[in-house]
Amino acid sequence: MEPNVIQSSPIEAAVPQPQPAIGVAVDIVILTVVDGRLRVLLSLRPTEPFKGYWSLPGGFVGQHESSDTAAERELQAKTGVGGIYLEQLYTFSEPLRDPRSRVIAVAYYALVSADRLPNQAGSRESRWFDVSAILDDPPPAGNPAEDIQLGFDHELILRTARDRIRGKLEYVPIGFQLLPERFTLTELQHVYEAILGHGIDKRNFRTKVLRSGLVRESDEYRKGKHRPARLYEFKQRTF
Amino acid sequence: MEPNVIQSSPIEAAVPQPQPAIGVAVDIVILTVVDGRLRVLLSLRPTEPFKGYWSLPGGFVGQHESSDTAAERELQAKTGVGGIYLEQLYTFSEPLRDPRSRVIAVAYYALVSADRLPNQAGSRESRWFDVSAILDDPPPAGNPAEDIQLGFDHELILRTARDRIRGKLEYVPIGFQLLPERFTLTELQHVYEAILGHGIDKRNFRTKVLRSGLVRESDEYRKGKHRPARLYEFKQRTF
DNA sequence: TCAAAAGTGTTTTTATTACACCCATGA
DNA sequence: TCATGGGTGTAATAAAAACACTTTTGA
Repeated sequence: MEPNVIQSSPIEAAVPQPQPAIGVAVDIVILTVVDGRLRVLLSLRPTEPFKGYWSLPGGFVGQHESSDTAAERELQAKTGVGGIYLEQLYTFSEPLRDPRSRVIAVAYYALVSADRLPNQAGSRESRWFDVSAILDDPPPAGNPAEDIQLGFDHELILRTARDRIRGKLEYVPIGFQLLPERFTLTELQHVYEAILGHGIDKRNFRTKVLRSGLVRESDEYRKGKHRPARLYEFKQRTF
Repeated sequence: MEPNVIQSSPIEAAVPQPQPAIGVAVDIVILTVVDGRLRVLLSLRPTEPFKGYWSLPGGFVGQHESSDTAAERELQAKTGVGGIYLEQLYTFSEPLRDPRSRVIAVAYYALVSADRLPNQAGSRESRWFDVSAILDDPPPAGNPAEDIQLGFDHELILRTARDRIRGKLEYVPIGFQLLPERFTLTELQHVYEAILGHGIDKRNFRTKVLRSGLVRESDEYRKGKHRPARLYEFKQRTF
């Protein structure tokens, strides 16, 4: 840690902060599921470098805040809503990742349910993209094969985020953050399928969810064109 | 991320690096298992703050290196050996975590087998400590209850590292890094028990390891006071 | 009445757990 | 010969996977 003397170079010992400045930023992978696909919020870069590329939203960490706080601030600014599930992902620190100057990025991922988003359509400078269309080639069948190139190392960050939530899905109740307070089991299954990138057996999924004890059935139903589906809610909104 | 314009504060847009300096350091949780106990390498702080406290080894990230490289350098310097298993853990960034100045720490953990360590005993300024004695109170029976207080937020970092490898142990072949190239199954079991903090059934453990396919038996035996034990080796030293 | 999504059980297979005795060695 | 750690198998239980048809609704 910073206050330690590097034993083999005692000259540095007396100088606590001899290093040249390194910028510290946060980058946020903001994810949602719409229409059964995992989507990420990207910003259009207005200036060089990577002008015209899409990139992850982010910002610098202030002198008197933690990276968590900086990420929350940025997340609120970009989505317009607060209280979103947010977790640190990984720190990216290759010296040349930003061509202008030395900046390390503490990356976060956020999971937000589509119903909380005011601007689902997106705007000129900020839009939702299909994660699979960016990361998987060839893109899965039926995908709009818009060939997105992300600026900086943001494709790596995005891939790291997807890998992380895929792994986490198997042993912690992620996924509820991507749904409204009440949801049908089919909606929950679609979230799982969107994250995992493959289909799941309906009966096995329902059995497993119901006897996990994480979910409570309500007496409400979602009406649609077809048979109404029972709504459930997550027992513990906090982890 | 750093190059993004914060949409809600366009003034910052034109100034890529307007933030005051934040120091970037690496802290390393160097772990080994000796005598069936998980141990961590700590350095004695020679100066304020936290003078006389034990703390995790670490150092600043240089201007032209990644945090991975900085961590490798520091690890080599502290252990005297190279090629050690090293992985990024988490980034700690509370503004007041270092009382002198603003420094964030990208924490790493390293796993090294005891047989590779030249200075197992330790020295005046650097020693191995029982992790459980630091983190668990009351310490498990038979523990030297030396009440270690770590400087900075290093107890939190150490706890985070132990939690991480406990979780990882269940689904990836960690643990081999903590053993010599050839090892007995009992030695492997002791590593697992040291990390998990509880005993494991011998027969179930051996069955599971053998049919995991991760291990190959050699025709060598370890001789000791009692019946010789067959030596095994890990099939893939790389992941 | 038809299209579309909701809902429901059983069997097979695979992994996990619990559990106790004999073996080989050096002292 | 005895103390010590090495080594082995089976039965019970629990979890995961495969698999197809009936129900309800709105159009």
